[in-house]
Amino acid sequence: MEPLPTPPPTESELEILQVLWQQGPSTVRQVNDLLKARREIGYTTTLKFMQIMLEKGLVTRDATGKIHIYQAAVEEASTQQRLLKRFVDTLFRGSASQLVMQALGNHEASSEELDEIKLLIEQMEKQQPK
Amino acid sequence: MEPLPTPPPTESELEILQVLWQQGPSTVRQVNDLLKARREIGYTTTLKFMQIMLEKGLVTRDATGKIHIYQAAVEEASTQQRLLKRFVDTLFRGSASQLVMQALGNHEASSEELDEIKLLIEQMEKQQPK
DNA sequence: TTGCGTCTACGAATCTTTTCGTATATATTT
DNA sequence: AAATATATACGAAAAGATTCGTAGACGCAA
Repeated sequence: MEPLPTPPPTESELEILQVLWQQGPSTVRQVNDLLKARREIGYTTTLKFMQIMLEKGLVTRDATGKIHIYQAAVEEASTQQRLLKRFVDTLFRGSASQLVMQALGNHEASSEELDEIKLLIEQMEKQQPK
Repeated sequence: MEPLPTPPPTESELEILQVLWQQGPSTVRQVNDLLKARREIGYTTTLKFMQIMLEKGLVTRDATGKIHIYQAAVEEASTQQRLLKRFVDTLFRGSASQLVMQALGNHEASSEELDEIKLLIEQMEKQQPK
């Protein structure tokens, strides 16, 4: 009776989760409109994806009315976590800090964000000083 | 006459680049042996990948002798850069620091690494204080 | 020289992901 | 009511990625 572990979302599925995480429960139309802002994509394509995601358990939907309302069934943070791990493993040989350096070195980050990160680091150093 | 921009490597191709970056110029046999340490994979599969990568321009090879020697044709850092950007965009809505927080918060990092990162942050703050 | 091991080349099967056409139902407008 | 617009469902094409079988070349050992 355990809920099956959801498979990792594909890239396209991630785009959709992204929207659902940001916007909350949405219709296919709403999701598609936002996706179209980023790239060419047909309505039925988006629909199909969301149906597949439903089967996979990545989303749930309210099909009470004629227009179905979808919402993410997986958490943003834990999903990021899973994919980040795989990413770090295959591209940075498991070294998170290597990735951090790359990420910080080449992207913009506000000084508030930087401060926040420094704080985080200090906390980590206190917790597990080795 | 511009060299065509190489397409982004697939996941399997990344595994191979990983090996080439780490080991330097290698034969198919050498690469395959290392890959097999991680997972099941046939020799001709690896060979095929490396031939495809040659076509794509991801690797070059010295085919002087009977046994060809391959080496990475793309830099590790810039490849990480490209893929990291896409990753951050689709999973963290473009916020590198969001990713950094996740990465630091959930992976082990030695205090030396953390110090290094703190240093990097301070340098960034000096350079572009906004 | 015959046979075994190892190499590259290549075609093609398989699997996954992406994309969309078409059918059908149900509202909404004229 | 007929035409138009907008839904979902579903099949299947198209595109991409992975995997391997088989063939042919070459070197080396028996």
